[in-house]
Amino acid sequence: MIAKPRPDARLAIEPGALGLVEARRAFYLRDTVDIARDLIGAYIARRWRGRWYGARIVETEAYLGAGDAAAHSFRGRRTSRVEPMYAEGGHLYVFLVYGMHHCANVVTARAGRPEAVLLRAAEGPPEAPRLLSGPGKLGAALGLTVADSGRDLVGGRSLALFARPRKPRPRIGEAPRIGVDYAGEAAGWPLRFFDLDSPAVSRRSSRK
DNA sequence: CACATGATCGCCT
DNA sequence: GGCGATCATGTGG
Repeated sequence: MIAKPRPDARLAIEPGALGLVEARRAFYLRDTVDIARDLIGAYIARRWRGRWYGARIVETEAYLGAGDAAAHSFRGRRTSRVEPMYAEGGHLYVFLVYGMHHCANVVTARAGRPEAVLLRAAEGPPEAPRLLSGPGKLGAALGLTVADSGRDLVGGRSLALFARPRKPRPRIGEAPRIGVDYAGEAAGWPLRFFDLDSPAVSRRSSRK
């Protein structure tokens, strides 16, 4: 029995009431590292049975395509699983790790350039502040699965990403990515970004 | 076809 | 700091 991709009811939001504005295509067609930073404070959301469910992103990681040994698209690897990474920026790429965790990525750059930003953590509701404090937990809480991989975040009716409000501007820390020790030199690249003031980051982060 | 291995997490010591 | 859960995917025979 597979769990239904149902979002956690406590994540119900009303984008309009919050003054959130959906990110447009151009947002995703910029430098991937810039996007990874700009996603801190942005909202990832999906609609389920007529209502929106979403959360404020507080931790991301950039994956830089064919030249990045930590990326699934390293050396241009192109299989059915990774295919969404080759889509135009603004699509979603979801993969399964350790047989149980669905991890959501925002695809960036023009079509053919397999870069993406992994959504590592988002803020949970007051009664469960760490509900989305990790990529696997984020996917579970929003009910995102590999069935959503390849879907477009732009102009859709049931999946969306809302740009970070102008203020408050988050204080952003950076550090090497997690779980990519096998990637040689790339393992040390500072491509992980997080909100220094959020209690929901997935791990104790070195300050900066 | 067979097998090794994760872009993880929570619990254990 | 270590480990088990649990399986799709990629690779090689």
